[in-house]
Amino acid sequence: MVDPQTARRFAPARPVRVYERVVQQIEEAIYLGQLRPGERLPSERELMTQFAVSRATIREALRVLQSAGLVRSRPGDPRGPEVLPFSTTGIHKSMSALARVGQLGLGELAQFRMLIEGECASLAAAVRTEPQLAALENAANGMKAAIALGPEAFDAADVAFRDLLAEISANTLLRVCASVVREVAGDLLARNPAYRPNGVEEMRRAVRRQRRVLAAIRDRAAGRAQTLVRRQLYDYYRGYVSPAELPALELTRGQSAPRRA
Amino acid sequence: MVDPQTARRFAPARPVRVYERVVQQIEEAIYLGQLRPGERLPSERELMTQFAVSRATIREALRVLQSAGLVRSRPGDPRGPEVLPFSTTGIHKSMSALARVGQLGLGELAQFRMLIEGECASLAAAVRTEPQLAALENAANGMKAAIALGPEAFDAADVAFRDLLAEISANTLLRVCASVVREVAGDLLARNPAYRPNGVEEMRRAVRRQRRVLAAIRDRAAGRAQTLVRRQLYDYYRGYVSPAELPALELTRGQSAPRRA
DNA sequence: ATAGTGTGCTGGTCCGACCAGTCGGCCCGG
DNA sequence: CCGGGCCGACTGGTCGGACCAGCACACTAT
Repeated sequence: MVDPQTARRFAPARPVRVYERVVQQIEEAIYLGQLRPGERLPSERELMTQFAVSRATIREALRVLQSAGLVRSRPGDPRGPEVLPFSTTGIHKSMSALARVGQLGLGELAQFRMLIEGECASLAAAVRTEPQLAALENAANGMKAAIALGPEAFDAADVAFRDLLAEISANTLLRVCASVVREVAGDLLARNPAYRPNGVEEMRRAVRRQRRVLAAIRDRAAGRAQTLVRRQLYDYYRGYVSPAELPALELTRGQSAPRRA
Repeated sequence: MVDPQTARRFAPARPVRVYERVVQQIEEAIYLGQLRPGERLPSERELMTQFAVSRATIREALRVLQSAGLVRSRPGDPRGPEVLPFSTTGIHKSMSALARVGQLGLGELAQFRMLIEGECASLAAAVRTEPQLAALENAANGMKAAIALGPEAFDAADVAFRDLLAEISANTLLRVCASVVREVAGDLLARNPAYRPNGVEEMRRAVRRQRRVLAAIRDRAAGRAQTLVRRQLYDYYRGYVSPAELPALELTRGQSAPRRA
């Protein structure tokens, strides 16, 4: 899209807001590790003198940092605003917005989830250690036990299993994406009029399928693990996505698709 | 992690900031389509009377909306703040933050990029139409032509080719992730002391490889397209990632890995 | 030593003011 | 008559000061 001939030689002379400079400086300090999670920023009145700006400006800057999840203010706390540990709420919010604004349908979310979690399983199969395998087995048992506690508890156990899978894959981005897309798809699904929670039989079936995934990971069968995960998700979402989006899901399902050595 | 026995019956009585309510109401209006991109919000002084709060509060709310990329204010514009079309800058910023805070190394970014772009190619091979194929061919020719214009122009042409691939895959999330991770990885790479731009020979090689990808997509050979893309990215990043992260990349490279029918 | 209280600070919200920038209509010159 | 430049009304950006409720800590009284 960028025509190199037209490439600007000069930067746009956009006026820089004062609060933006404040944001930038504090961000920089956090990114550079000069401000570590748990540490405190000076109070607003102190910052006001340090930056030589009014409190309104400081507060606007803090609002931006707060909405980015970098900082938290509590009224009355004499220690000042707290620098927060990094969290994925920012990505989550952005992606939810993408979904809510209607740019994103359940079909695309489901397909993406199949791809991401499939890769998680594939990688996990390749790199898993024995203790990790044991933890997975434990999680699978937890799922079985959770059937009796109802669909909510079962979902939580299912998520725990999948999270473990993502963690074993040893890729932070994969883990974050998996968790985010799962939640966003869940939100969207909950708003779907056709949605109904899992029945006991479906939960039993899900446990059986996760056991097969577990076996594939034990065997270091990356392709099998990937396909199993994809198919399970496909069956889960099949009934909810619009007919127009089904073909793409079937494509990703792995009917005539991925097979690994 | 959630113990259903301990599940709260009551919502936490967290005090709600006034500016948060303002943010929520405006967000809601945008998400519900009552405020479309290009439309204008009332002026700050007008909002102040509508919400019955002070201008400082309105401004803090607008700062939050602005940092989320939903709205833009320009001083002096009598039409008021503008509602923006959705953009991925929010996700991009969040992911950059994840990378900058050091939670994310080049290795993980590269691996993730291999996975994402590999899937793009795989899907593209499956669903591409004739016009899309022609556009891809055009983009490949553009890459060849861009060699003479230097590494920057070549990179732009390369990105154009990859963007096209992502677009053909027909999954918004995939496209967004591809673009974001590409940029973030690029930023990180540019900070790598060992980094140096592509030489002419490397660019020629890249064109040849993209041509092979193109051929695979023409043949609807999803697995081949995926593997080609992965290997190319692997070779690109191989020299820059730390030795500790190399094994994971090799794993994803597809040495003993994905092969499709 | 401990429990209760008080105080000094915090952040949250409001008010009023000034400045620079932008848009749109008005006026003037062609 | 038409077009271009000027001006004013309003915009957002920033400032200063003010008040309130809430929290942490130290001090006090038991």
